[in-house]
Amino acid sequence: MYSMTAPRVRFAPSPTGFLHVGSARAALFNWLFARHTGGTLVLRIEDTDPARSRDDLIEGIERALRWLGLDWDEGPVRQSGRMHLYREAADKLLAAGVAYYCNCTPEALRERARKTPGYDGFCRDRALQAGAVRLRTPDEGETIVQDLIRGEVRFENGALEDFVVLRTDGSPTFVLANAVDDTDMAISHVIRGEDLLPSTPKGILARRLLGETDDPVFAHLPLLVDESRQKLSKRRHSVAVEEFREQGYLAEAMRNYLALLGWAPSDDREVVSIDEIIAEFRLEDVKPSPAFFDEKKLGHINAEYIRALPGERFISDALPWLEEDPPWPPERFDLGTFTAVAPLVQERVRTLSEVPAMVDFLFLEEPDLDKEEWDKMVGRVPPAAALLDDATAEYASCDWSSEVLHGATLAIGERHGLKLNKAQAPIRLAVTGRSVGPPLFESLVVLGRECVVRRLSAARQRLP
RNA sequence: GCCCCCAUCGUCUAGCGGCCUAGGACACCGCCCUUUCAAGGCGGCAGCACGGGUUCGAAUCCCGUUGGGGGCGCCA
Repeated sequence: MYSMTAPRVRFAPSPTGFLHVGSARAALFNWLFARHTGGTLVLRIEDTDPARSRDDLIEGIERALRWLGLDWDEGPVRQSGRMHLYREAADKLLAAGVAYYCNCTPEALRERARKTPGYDGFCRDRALQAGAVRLRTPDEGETIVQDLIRGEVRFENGALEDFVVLRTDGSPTFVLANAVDDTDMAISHVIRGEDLLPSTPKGILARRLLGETDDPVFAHLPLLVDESRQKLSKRRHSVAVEEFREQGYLAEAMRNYLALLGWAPSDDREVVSIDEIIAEFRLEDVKPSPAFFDEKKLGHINAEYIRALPGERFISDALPWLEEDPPWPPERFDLGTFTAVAPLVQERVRTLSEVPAMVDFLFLEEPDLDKEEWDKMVGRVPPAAALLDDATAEYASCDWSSEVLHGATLAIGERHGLKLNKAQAPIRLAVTGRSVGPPLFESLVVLGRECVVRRLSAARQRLP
């Protein structure tokens, strides 16, 4: 299927300051294809717009790619450093008579395009000597895009407008810079979002008019859409890869989930190692239809990855969420205490950002009482006061182990005709402030007798 | 308005002419397990958009309709 020479692909983001999940998916698929075929991945920064060629904007993208574990073999190559190449290309097109100058003002263009979008060819035969440079698209024939995912896609040349390749300020537009670089860098496969499919014939035309005889093979990936089936946009959604990292998603989970959008491993597996994905990945298997970016499913996969983490790594991965802006006085945090309950927390969170709320009672002076749950519990468990009194008494002197606490609490419940699930409710609320959390008796052991008894007494004061 | 793409459960998908009474996963709903919550186990709900062909046979191939989406910038 593929040519004998190793494929060369590129991921070519424009620097917006952060990596969009849609872009990350395109980067991932380029990377998977390159790693699967033994090809080369080039990172190219499309910063032809001077305002976008800032170093800090590029760093954010590189950081996000590295976090996802996506590396590249060449680059980053910045288009802002290759402007002369695009200029030369435009001159060549001009000299060959397949491009012309246009001095229509943006206002005039906008006015005329209101009725019929696209350029009307106003300057086509005016033989101007300055202005923006437009490529003269053929009036006849068709341009065929060979797409691994969609097959042959045909475009009537007559329907293609004369598009700008060089702006009045001499800078190139996307199509020209793309065509020049893909040719120059010998890119064999162009893997990118489906939203770029309509501009593809323009790029093909440009590179052919520039003298290139072979077209690259294309693979237009299905769009990532939201719940209303619209293209994912940074306007309406949190779509920066960086944000998902901050929310406590693991890079491995994110990468795995992204690979599942438009592609699937063999059999019925979903959580698959990156090596297996690389081994099985084929562009021909990518589905052509749009995919909904489902955070619920991402969360599920993330939880699976968290649970599969070695204990020490869960602790070290969770640390940033415990140390930066914690809900308790920082000096009260104790790594040993957290380590003791970590395994219990690890199997209960979907994201690392959920960790603090699950262990806050260990580091707060007083538990952060969920008033609503407390009120509900008081109404639901009539002998709440008695249960707390009994627990206070028992816990004050019994052996301090989860087994003993378990047994003691069970006995207290029986005394009041309650199952353990009911009997433990007031105690959990009193000590942790919440109705849900890690297993109670293990938590009590870690908290210590003195603190537990004090909290039980304090809670008892709230009841008649 | 013009061009292009897409179409299997609510969602992500398996399926590439007979193995489909359409499989898995997320979500949802029960039950079990159980010290809460998770996790886990068992079960349930739910889909081939529609109409024509082709074929002995169509979720799978072709055409059309409908629906959805993308694009039509001196943005990328």
